[in-house]
Amino acid sequence: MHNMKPNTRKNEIIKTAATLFKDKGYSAVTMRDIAKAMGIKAASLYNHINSKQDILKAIIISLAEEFTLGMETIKASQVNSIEKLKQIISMHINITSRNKAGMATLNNDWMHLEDQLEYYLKLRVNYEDNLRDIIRQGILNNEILNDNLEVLLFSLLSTLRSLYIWIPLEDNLNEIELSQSLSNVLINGIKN
Amino acid sequence: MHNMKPNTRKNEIIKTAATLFKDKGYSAVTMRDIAKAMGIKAASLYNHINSKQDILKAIIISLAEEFTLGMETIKASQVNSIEKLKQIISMHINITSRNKAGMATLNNDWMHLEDQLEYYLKLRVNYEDNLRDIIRQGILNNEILNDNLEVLLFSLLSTLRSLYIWIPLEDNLNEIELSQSLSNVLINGIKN
DNA sequence: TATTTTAACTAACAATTGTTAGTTTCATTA
DNA sequence: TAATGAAACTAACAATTGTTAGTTAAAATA
Repeated sequence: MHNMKPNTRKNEIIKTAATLFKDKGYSAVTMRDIAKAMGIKAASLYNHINSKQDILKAIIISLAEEFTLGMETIKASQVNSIEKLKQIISMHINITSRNKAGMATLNNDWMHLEDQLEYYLKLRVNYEDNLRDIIRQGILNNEILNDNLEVLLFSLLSTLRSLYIWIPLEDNLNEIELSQSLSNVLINGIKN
Repeated sequence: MHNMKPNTRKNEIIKTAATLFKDKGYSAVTMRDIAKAMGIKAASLYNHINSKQDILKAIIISLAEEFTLGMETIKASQVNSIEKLKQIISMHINITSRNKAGMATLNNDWMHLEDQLEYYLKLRVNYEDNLRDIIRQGILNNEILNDNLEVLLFSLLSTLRSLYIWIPLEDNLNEIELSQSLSNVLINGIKN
């Protein structure tokens, strides 16, 4: 539940790159851009990383694996479906608030993965399948309305995946408050 | 409510470009990619368009203006706030289903607009302000729960903006059905 | 102290980029 | 028929791209 990376030069580069990727996207950011943001020359980056692609891989795969791990834990927990959904919402807020730039990169630049594209997609499909199963179980238990399952899944995932856009604006709202507010909206709807 | 573009060569290029932008993003798509997809050479594109940037502008600005126009109409309509929200959901589904590739480009590549970036951002802020006002009025009228307004707005907008990702998968579900399902989920929540 | 490691540098490369200039082909119009 | 316009082409450009090779300076280690 922490995943603190050591402060190596390599990790500083990855972090800097993620911030630039967030603003302009992977393809529009050059190695010279990253180097300039670090205050060094582009060639110097290669003392620490193997390629631009490796930076992208480092950003995306570690996050995807963190989500996968979190989902496995929640899946195994002995609570009802609504409670599981609340835990998932909470996990998304937690991971996203610690990795705003990385989440932007994961959401927008995953298709530029090369070697690891297949692996990433496997993790993503697996994650969606697990979430769908939780909702389906909730419907069977009469905890969740028997509406269109896919629409329900889509709506939930869309909001959670867009969190990186909004969380920076909500500094004043703390993580627990945000988690409760969001759970309320997503689970209870907005109608009075 | 239709916005049919004539079948000029220019519009064919814009449409082709939008499809490529959807898959790889504006920056990763070259003029040679677009030309190849059209079966011609890159230089030939310039008989019809002025620049790569002009293609992006044509895709994004026309869509942004279509949303702005739709919002003005709904804003002026004499129905309650929940009904207005339903109309907005319906508009998003309608515009998105007619412009899947364009909506991907609008969502992911707006930051690569140059001259028109400021104008686009103005339209977007204006749209969000109008939507916030509708929700606020709904709370005042006791139609909508007095939860955190920004969280509510965020959740709604996230789902609507992500529609382009999902609509292609839902061919079987028609527009009206999808609109009803989505309104149900967003307005009534998922809890039984 | 001698040696290795870390982290920067300069210079250059081959490929790719958006774009321009000038030309050709062919159908439509005057 | 002659002229015009639409839409393609070849060839080339200057700039930018990711990356490599080889070097240097300082810090850490033996």
